[in-house]
Amino acid sequence: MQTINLKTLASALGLSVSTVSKALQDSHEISPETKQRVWQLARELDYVPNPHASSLRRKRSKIIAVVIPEVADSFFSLAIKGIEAVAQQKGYHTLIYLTYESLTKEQTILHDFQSGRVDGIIISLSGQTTHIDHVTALERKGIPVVLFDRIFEGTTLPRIITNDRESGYLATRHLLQRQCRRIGFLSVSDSLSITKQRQTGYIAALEEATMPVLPEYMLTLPDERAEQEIILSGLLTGPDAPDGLVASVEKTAILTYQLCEKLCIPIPEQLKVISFSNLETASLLNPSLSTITQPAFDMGEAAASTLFNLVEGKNIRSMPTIQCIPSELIPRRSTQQAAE
Amino acid sequence: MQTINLKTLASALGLSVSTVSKALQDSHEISPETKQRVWQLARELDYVPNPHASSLRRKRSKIIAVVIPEVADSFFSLAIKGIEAVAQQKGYHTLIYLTYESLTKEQTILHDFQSGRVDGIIISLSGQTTHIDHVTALERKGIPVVLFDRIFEGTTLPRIITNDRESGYLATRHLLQRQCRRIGFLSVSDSLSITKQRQTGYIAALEEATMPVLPEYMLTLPDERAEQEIILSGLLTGPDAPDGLVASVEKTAILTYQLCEKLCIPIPEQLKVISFSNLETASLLNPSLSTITQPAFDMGEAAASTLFNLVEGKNIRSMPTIQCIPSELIPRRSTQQAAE
DNA sequence: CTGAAAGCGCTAACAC
DNA sequence: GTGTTAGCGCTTTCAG
Repeated sequence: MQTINLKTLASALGLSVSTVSKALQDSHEISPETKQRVWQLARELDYVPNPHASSLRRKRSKIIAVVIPEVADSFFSLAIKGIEAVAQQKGYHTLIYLTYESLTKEQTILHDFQSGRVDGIIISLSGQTTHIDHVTALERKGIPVVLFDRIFEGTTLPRIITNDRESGYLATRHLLQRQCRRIGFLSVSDSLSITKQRQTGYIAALEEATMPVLPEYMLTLPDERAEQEIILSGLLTGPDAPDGLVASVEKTAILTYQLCEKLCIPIPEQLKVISFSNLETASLLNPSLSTITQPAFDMGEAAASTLFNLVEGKNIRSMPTIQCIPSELIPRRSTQQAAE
Repeated sequence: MQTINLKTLASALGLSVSTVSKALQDSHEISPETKQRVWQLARELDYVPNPHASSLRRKRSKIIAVVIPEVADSFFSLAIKGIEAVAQQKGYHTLIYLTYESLTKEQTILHDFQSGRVDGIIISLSGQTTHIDHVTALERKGIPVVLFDRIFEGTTLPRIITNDRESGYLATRHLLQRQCRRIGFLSVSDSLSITKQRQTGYIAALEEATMPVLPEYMLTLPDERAEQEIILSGLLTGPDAPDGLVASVEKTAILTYQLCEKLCIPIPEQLKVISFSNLETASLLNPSLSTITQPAFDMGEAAASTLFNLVEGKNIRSMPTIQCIPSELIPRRSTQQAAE
């Protein structure tokens, strides 16, 4: 079974390859009749153009890359969905890459994109990433990059974020209003933009309430599950254990729930918890989890739309370099006060 | 800034393009000295080969496609992770496509693969898919396809599954042992292989216990959220409301929890629930959810490994055409009996 | 309106 | 060991 290409069509129709190519692209320089003939035969023979040849020639692949630290996380799953929806609708293909929070992996992956493999990149930085030379290198080569969620602060690259600082502030104030007096802050990497922003908001709220900001209440959990447990258990069972926690990442909230169950620390009576999270099951947890729900799908959509505008060279000037889509604070039982 | 390619390297070194090409591939016909020179300059100039050119020429792209109905689901997220892990390690790239349970989308997506865009495909079928002509068409063109989780029964294509029938049986027996006498079965599509298998197991368990198998207890929920609620509420509040439910898909369990809360149906006292699910938060739900936990990551890995063997033409004969990785039943509070 | 020709960057015979 | 050559399948000038 011989593969059918432009040449096959051309000779079958007694036309030249270039005419067929133009006809298939609905070029204005081809007569309506010819176009009809070409289209018909293409359909009959089920012609599917070879994208590698096209990419090579055009220097455009109609492929984008999505680089994220993790996929088994409700935020990133939803974001992918948003990205893929736009991509599919625009006729683009989506390559996906996981960094597992490793800067080295991130660099290796991005380096490959120097090759012209993709037309543009959407990336959420790894927890280890403290500089973005590997990202700007692509920009310098003319390959558009959009940062989303976990961005880099000192750059002019287009960024899609949510109101992290404000949300951190609101979450903390939410706990303060519910009489928490020793509020902790959990994160997984202190170099992450989202961690810094959320923590800044957390600190602002404490200071506004003239509460002390204690370093021992701000925990950055390591990668290792076993170590995480030790460190967080230490905080929760210590002499001055917190009575409130802001979990800046979903998985730290899950860990807290698991440990509280094991350690018999009742939520919300002894410890109130609020988390940045997109868990569909937040309202079904025991107790239901108060969340800062991020607009994950929308952020994915926005990132993709922005990228395609860049790729297709739409008037870039008119596009905001940074787009902020607000999160929503949803109070639930995990931060409820005992009825008086 | 001019893009650097084989020609650049060749002329800079006073070698021919083909020599440089061979050197970079560590061909045995090139002298060690030349290889050294080539590698060194390639590193200095940061040469990155153009994958489109290579794919065109070799008729091999080092890209695979993953086609799934949904990504915001713990099973598929984990499976992707397993697939991507193997792909990255093998030096392959992973395109991702979502069908949103639509057969038409699935067909469109697969049709494009006739082009040679990818070297192989891993697919979990949409809920609407009742024939796989679009899949076998690829096989006939020599493009390897591996089915996983939601497979098609009448085919010899390689398949990665879990023990669905047995798990359905065990889940149902689990409920029977906990004194449920009116056990319902929830699904999202009755043409899905996993639905059929799990339901077969469910029926087998009922028959073994000489219990009636009632069609009104076997619910296939539509796509629309609002309709889902009406139908499931109808069952839960009906005259002969079930006292046990087997949720064959994670999202039906979540819906059940949400409705039970709204309708004030206590779990497990009035209704016991067990679900096929990979929810990380299953143990934290209120009440904690008994699950049939599928080996999602392992299935992803197995699918990818199998595909790469096929792609790389390893002795296909020796590979099992169907691999079954067992699930695990984890009893939790949602199926607990009241203490006597 | 159609066709001839060149070439995207790389690989693989096949010479030398 | 190294170079020459001929494409992979497509797009795009440029002639006619």
